[in-house]
Amino acid sequence: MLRITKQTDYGIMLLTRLAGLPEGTVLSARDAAEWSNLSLPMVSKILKSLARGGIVISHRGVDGGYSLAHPGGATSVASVIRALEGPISMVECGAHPGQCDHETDCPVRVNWGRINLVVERALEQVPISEMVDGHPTELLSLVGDTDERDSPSKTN
Amino acid sequence: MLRITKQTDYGIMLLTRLAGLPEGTVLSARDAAEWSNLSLPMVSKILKSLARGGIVISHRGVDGGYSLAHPGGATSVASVIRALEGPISMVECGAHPGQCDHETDCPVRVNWGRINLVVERALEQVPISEMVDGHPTELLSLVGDTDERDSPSKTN
DNA sequence: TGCATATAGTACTCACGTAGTACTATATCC
DNA sequence: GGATATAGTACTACGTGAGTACTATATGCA
Repeated sequence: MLRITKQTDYGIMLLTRLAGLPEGTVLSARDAAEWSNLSLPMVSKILKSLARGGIVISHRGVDGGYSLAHPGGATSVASVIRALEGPISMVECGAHPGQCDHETDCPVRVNWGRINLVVERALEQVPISEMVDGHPTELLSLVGDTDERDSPSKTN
Repeated sequence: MLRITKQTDYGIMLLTRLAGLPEGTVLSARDAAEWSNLSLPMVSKILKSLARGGIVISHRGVDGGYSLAHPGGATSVASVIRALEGPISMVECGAHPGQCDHETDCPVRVNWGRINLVVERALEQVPISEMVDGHPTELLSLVGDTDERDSPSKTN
């Protein structure tokens, strides 16, 4: 639980592909689909959303396709999630206030906002270019200096 | 998006209630429902799951109900999410490996694991007792010392 | 100008998971 | 043994994500 959607997952995968190509390369949805083993409609849908979100630039017509709007890995995981899923919020009232009946007397709203901020900030600090495995990532610094062996999954 | 379920949201609300009562207090599902303006079956369902997860202790029979298993605010938000939703993982393959067709050739798996660790750790550091609004929370330290005015929702 | 290529936009179906309810069994106290 | 309260399970309804299909539009080239 607490999942991102598959579309976002795919989107980040596709963006790492674009980030791995020479700067300014235009990749067609068709080629992207072939590379990723996803269907063309699916890839097309995702890239369209990313274009609308300003993450990639679309090039129509012959030899068209998509290229990164911010080459050099300036795109964060957070902005991709926002482009494909909307505002990042762990609780409904964070993204769409007024939907919940208990909003006025809810004792935990403010602190959810704070937790949300922590999560968002973490996602903000991870550029697409560092998402690809094997990359000399600095992601480890985010995790902190404590060892990774103890907390991952606990006693579930 | 990137939401916790309503059950988890309710669950945390109910736990803050329990944490606010004198230590060792037994609260019946009926009273909890009345306090929270939620239906009895709903509250009952949530508290049952929390009991199974070891977050609260159930007391059957007359004057029964639920009490905190770890008074003093030792229960983290992360453990509540785990009790009500299962393993915390932002991607499917983190919680249930083998489900995704692209798992073997997925270039971003490892780093999702790292991001996930950051999120989980953040949630781990927030005790239930600090979730209630107005509490002299130390949650702010989690957010960091930078101002909160710039990043919350960006350009969405 | 017309054709081929490729994205833009929209609408649609299907499946799954969450939300919420209902009912029966069991444990505890008096 | 009856009243109270949780345990467990099963069920329905609904929303949303996943994936597909179809039409419109923009671009490049002969």
